Amino acid sequence: MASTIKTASTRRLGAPDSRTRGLLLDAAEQLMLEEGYAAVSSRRVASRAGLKPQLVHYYFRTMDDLFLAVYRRSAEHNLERYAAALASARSLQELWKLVIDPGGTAFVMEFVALANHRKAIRTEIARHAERFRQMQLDAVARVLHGCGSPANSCPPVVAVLLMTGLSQVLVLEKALGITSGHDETLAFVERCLRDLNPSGA
Amino acid sequence: MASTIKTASTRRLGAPDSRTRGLLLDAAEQLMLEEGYAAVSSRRVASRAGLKPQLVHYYFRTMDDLFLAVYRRSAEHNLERYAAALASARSLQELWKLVIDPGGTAFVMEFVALANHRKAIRTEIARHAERFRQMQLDAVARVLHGCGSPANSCPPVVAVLLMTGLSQVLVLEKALGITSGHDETLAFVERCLRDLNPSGA
DNA sequence: GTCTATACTTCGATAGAC
DNA sequence: GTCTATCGAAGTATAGAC
Repeated sequence: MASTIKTASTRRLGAPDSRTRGLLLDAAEQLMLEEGYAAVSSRRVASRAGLKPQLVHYYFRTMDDLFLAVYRRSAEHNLERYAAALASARSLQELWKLVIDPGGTAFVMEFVALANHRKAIRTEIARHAERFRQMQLDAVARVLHGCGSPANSCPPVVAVLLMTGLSQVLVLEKALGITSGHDETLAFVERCLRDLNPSGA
Repeated sequence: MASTIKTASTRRLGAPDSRTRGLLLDAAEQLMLEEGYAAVSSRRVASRAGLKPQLVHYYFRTMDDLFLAVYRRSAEHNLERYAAALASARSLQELWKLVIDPGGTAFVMEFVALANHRKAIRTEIARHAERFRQMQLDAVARVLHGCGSPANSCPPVVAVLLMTGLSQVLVLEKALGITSGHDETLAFVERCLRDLNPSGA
């Protein structure tokens, strides 16, 4: 079908919509979640996908290209999923539920660690994060507007960062087995949100 | 001097207080910060320390042992440093300054990423984190007590988690090049702390 | 699009001489 | 305590046949 692409360097490169390419991305994503980015090698990815290692290099010139493709596919998917959920949220409580959902957080953390030392991935993450932040901001502003945000409350963008930080700590520490103060904090947040937005119970 | 240690397996193992061992730990720590944990190999560590690769295995049976030793040494050092700073803090503002200090955060993040898939390191991080949390909690409780914490304020442990989460997000995002909302959030925190504890300005 | 074959590098780890 | 020597495994990447 879709023919191969000739790149500047004489190497051949597989079509982006190939089924095999998708299998490789699936395998890489799983490996990354289960054993960390260091476990994502061409041999192991291929073996998990039931394919030959060389195919990885046929579809992705370098391993970094593979990482980038995995990230892009997943981020795009999450963005769509999240946008739908945000759009239907009618209270801060519902937004908070979305924020503290641990699904995807482990994945993001893995990429953040990887990104710390790879420029290409770092900029890609930054791009998506800004879009994400903007989406959350719109949702919070919309909800706060609906219930007439009080003057003593914080600006929407601060609320977003507060929720993000809190959920990040809670999810991360839970994964590490640290839990002291978590219950109290969750209860406190619920209380704050209820005070701020009584209609959302 | 300090003689070598015979382990269960017939291998020899260098003395814990050896100068060379310290050099290897230094090299590993630097490499980890600059290029990530994936760059920490016996060969690269040794080369940076100006030593032979086999010495790494003489002082550390496995690479995980090396990682663990690097973490322990640094965590112990940070704990002492932090304890001294906390003890002299007289206001929430001063505590906040300590919390948002990015020094060491990159280091911790690197280990968290590594810990995600290595049990030994995970439990070690959890142990230190709990001690850390307790220290912060004591300090916050002490400061809040001094200024008569108002009833509408949050419990000390919640304050600690809030500060931790916020600083984590700010530091992490800054490292990635994401800055939207940061200034507003910092200003908001300052305002909150001033309201809560006017004496600390 | 997938295969075989392969070049080359780096890795962790160990044995034993000095 | 440090060295030489070495093993076997795994890594990235490429060329070229089918």
